[in-house]
Amino acid sequence: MNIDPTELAPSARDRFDRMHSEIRSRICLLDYAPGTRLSEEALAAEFGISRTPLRRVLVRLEGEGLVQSVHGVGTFVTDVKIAELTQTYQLRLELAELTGKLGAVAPDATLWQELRALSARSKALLTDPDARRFAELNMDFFIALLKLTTNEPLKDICERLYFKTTRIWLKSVFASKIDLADEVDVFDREVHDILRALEIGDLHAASLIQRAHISMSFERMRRGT
Amino acid sequence: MNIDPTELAPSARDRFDRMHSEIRSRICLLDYAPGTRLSEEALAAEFGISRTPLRRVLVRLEGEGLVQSVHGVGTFVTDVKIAELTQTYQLRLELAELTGKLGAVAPDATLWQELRALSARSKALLTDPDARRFAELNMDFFIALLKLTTNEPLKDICERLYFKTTRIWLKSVFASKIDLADEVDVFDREVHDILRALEIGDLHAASLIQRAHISMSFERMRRGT
DNA sequence: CCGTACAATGATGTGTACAACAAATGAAGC
DNA sequence: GCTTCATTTGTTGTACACATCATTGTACGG
Repeated sequence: MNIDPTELAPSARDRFDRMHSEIRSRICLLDYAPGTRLSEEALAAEFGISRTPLRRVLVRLEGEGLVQSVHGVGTFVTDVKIAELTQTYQLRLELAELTGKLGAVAPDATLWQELRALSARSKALLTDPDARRFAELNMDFFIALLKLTTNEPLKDICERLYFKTTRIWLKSVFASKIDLADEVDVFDREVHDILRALEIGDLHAASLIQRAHISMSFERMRRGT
Repeated sequence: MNIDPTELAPSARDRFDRMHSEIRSRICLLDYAPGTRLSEEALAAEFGISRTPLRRVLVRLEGEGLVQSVHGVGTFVTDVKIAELTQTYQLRLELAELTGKLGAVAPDATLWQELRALSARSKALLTDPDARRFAELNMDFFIALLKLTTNEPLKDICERLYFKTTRIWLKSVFASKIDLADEVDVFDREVHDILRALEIGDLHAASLIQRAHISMSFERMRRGT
């Protein structure tokens, strides 16, 4: 077993990335629901540092639109209004399709292995639906699909918009258990269809399937709300 | 003459926005060329504040990919490698066209006035080319055109990518005086063509013209380099 | 003359105390 | 009982001193 060098000598950059990634996950997996106040002091204590470096993370998250700091009041996880949400989803549709056009590449052996593992997790969720595991799987699958394009700026933007909006969709899914079973079922079909498209090497089709599912999941959310 | 309330009571937020906008402009207008080191102490002194709030601005700019801080070395204005630049321009092409599709709106009276003023500035540059004024006009025109779409996330992304890449293009234009005259000429035609398209209410055509010019200007830069 | 170790220097990163601000609280006045 | 305002409390924002890191110059040994 090799030793992770970042574990032994956690540089400033590593600490920052770690905290940023951790807090972002908590926000996007609804550990911190929209409206939640994030205590600088409490978080700093949890990570074993002072407020100063933690604030740096919060400033970054604020730049990504995930939190908002108000002087004398607190730092809050942002909510997204229906109007902005609609606009963002319209944009995500187009961008999803773009990933199949700009610098699209077929999965390599590693990615195939990862996709198969994700598919297995999806199957497992069918028989035993679980909100939290569904949220994690959804995120992991999205991140994995981004590896199908080599266009880095496009990747960054898709990821950014995903983190900004999917948590709102998740919130509405988490609200009722019935919808969760439906969503898991739909999601498993999406995974299945996309893998089929990738198996025959049709990257554009894969992106179109993804586009369709983004569109439909937003529509289901709109009706549910 | 009304009094600007932000002048009398500059809150923390106002100060932050002001500094962020100012430094971003300096980077994008090449006052701070790629590779330049930004001294936290010097900038803090210039704005009359301590390093702490200034660092907040730098962290934001780092999140936008305009600067990069290295512990013990300095904070530097980023350069963009040709590979990433190519990918970004490919993306900007598609996004420019998207602005003509997602939430496109015709200019209102205020915007028309602004566009006419920009056109006049462009004409003035034809007879008296000036690198700095060209850079400012180019930026102002781009920002003005963004008002043609109501899709806020799309706006943000286009603006972000513009600030990230146009300074690199400007750098190559600034390198030789001959190219500047050419670029000013091409730019004036772009302004003219887009205004014509807008006059007949063809928003999609306007976005296509913009797309074409982004593509061609990148091609000219590639050959010039 | 060359290479290496090491100290000096200057940069960003961090910890801490305090200021500025907004909301909650309580008592005084009507 | 209700309103109003001063006070208290808790939060983010700021200033400053210090730690940490990377570079550079220098002296020493070969």
